Amino acid sequence: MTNSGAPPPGATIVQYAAQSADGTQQFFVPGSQVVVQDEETELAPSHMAAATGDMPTYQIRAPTTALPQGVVMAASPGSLHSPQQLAEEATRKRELRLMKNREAAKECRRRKKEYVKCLESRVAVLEVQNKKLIEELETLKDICSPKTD
DNA sequence: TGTCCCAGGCGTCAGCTGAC
DNA sequence: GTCAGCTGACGCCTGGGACA
Repeated sequence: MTNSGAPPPGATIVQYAAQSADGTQQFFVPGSQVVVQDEETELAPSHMAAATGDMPTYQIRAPTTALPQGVVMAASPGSLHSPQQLAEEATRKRELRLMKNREAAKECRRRKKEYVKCLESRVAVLEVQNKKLIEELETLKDICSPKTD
């Protein structure tokens, strides 16, 4: 699987910018990257801004999470001796990995939903903008067309 | 009421990528 | 090379709507 077209891995770098001539909010989504901001997500200036022009770019930082309850830090590998201890350690590591991945998947899905919402908003804005431009074009055509009476 | 279908969410695995 | 994080893909579960 290649990443052509799709948001690149780790591309939680999403960007949007509010900018308007008529007060409408506009979203700027170069390629597949879009910026999302909500109360749960901390946005920080990204070092990748140079790659996307002058628009401010932000990288989503997931809220820092402490280890969930019930998770006990591992003993150092050097302190393990018996095969049973090794097996327990392997099991514990697996549980920890699964738990982290579980949380990562949730966060990933949340960001994806946010991204889709952002795109939908942008579509709505662009549709309105397009409609206005068409109307303006029609008006200008009326003004400029020679009278036929 | 029971059944079917669909959409959405979740957990897990596998592969990729960047950091070290 | 190893490790941790991210994300697409897959399968499963569940709730809700349509239908007989």
